[in-house]
Amino acid sequence: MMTSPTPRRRRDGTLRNDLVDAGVTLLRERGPDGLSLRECAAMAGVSHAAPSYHFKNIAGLATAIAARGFKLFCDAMTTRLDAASTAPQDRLNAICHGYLDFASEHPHLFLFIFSGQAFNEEDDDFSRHSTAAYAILRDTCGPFVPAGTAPEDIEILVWSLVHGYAHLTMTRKKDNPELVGSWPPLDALLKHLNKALETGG
Amino acid sequence: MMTSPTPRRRRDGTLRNDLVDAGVTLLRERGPDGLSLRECAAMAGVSHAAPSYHFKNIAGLATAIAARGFKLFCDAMTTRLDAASTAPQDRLNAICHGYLDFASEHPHLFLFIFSGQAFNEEDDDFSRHSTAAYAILRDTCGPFVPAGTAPEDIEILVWSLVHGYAHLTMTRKKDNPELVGSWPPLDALLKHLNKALETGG
DNA sequence: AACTTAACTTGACATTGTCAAGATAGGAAC
DNA sequence: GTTCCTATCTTGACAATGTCAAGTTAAGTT
Repeated sequence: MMTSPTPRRRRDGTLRNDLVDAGVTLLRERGPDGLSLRECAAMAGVSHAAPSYHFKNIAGLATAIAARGFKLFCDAMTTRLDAASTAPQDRLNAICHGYLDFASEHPHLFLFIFSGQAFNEEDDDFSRHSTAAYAILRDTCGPFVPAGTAPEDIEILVWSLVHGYAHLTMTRKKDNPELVGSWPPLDALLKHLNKALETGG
Repeated sequence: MMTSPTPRRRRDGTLRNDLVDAGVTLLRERGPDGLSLRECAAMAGVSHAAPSYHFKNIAGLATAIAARGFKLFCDAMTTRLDAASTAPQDRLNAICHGYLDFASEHPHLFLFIFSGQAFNEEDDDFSRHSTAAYAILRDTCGPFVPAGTAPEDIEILVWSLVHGYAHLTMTRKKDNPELVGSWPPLDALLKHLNKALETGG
């Protein structure tokens, strides 16, 4: 007999990563309720209880998946930022488009990380990437914060608008046949945002 | 023996309603993943398979719960509208506050109806109430639509901003200790919105 | 009084998350 | 090279869940 192609015991920690991969795939293929520890295990070619060594429970796996989501989220915004000029307005529009890129390309992960389910916020990976995402927002909004205004006022304004647009696009647009044809593009909203930040600044 | 206080067979359709009540309670007490057909049945005092007579499956119960959610959602906006003047700006701010009222008072239902899970959009109750919610938005935005602009441009702008704010408040604010203290009030964002709609009109 | 049917109940099955206990490989120690 | 150790799994069990099929009962109809 040949030796099995995947060694039965790996000492390199690849299983943990494979389980997250499997979880992401499951979410994509079966929707927000499709996550299953046992199926992730099966996909990774291990026994049903193997995940419990790497994750305390299914919430632990969910946190790891969410951490992956926030990482891809940062990547999407960074990619757009790298292609943008140094003009603040350009950079603001860039992260907004990056935000929407992420939601469009990974709708299952986007809905998952913003599902409201409790993740383990103390998890290193999770907090690192979710903090990084907010830092990108904060940096990009900086130039638009007028003196005497709290930075959060501008940050949450921008975040709310683009998040709401992305989230409604994913949750309500697709279900509402009347809206599909007339749904405005992101730029139609950014036009107003840019104006508000100009005159308000 | 006394006759049981709840008759074992009801012919008035109250069980269906009781099951939705139980589902709402379960969502509130156990979070977004806490819904269970068998527990709803137990709460309503019927056997574990009783719900299947009223709902095809758990997705059917979920749709009925979501319909209830959209109804409360409409109620929250209407309550604020009734207390507002006839000034368009007043009414716009009113529905935004109603939106946030609903999210604050029923966070579990708010997250549930915007969870991205597939509901049966052909369900009468569901489509009636979700359509009514959008109609309120449409009516209130009407006065702010400049000639030559698609109404949806304004509607989705307003909806995105308030939805994003409410949704982020429910999903990210509570988890992020750094943000809790500095989270701006809704009015801080509405100030910008009002200005954008003034000057843009 | 017999019949019909709406509104359930009972029982079974496969799937799930979780836990406890056992097994095994790969390296370290001697 | 044998013994031991420990990280990394496997096996087996259990209660809970959604779903289906079949049986039952009560409320009205005839």
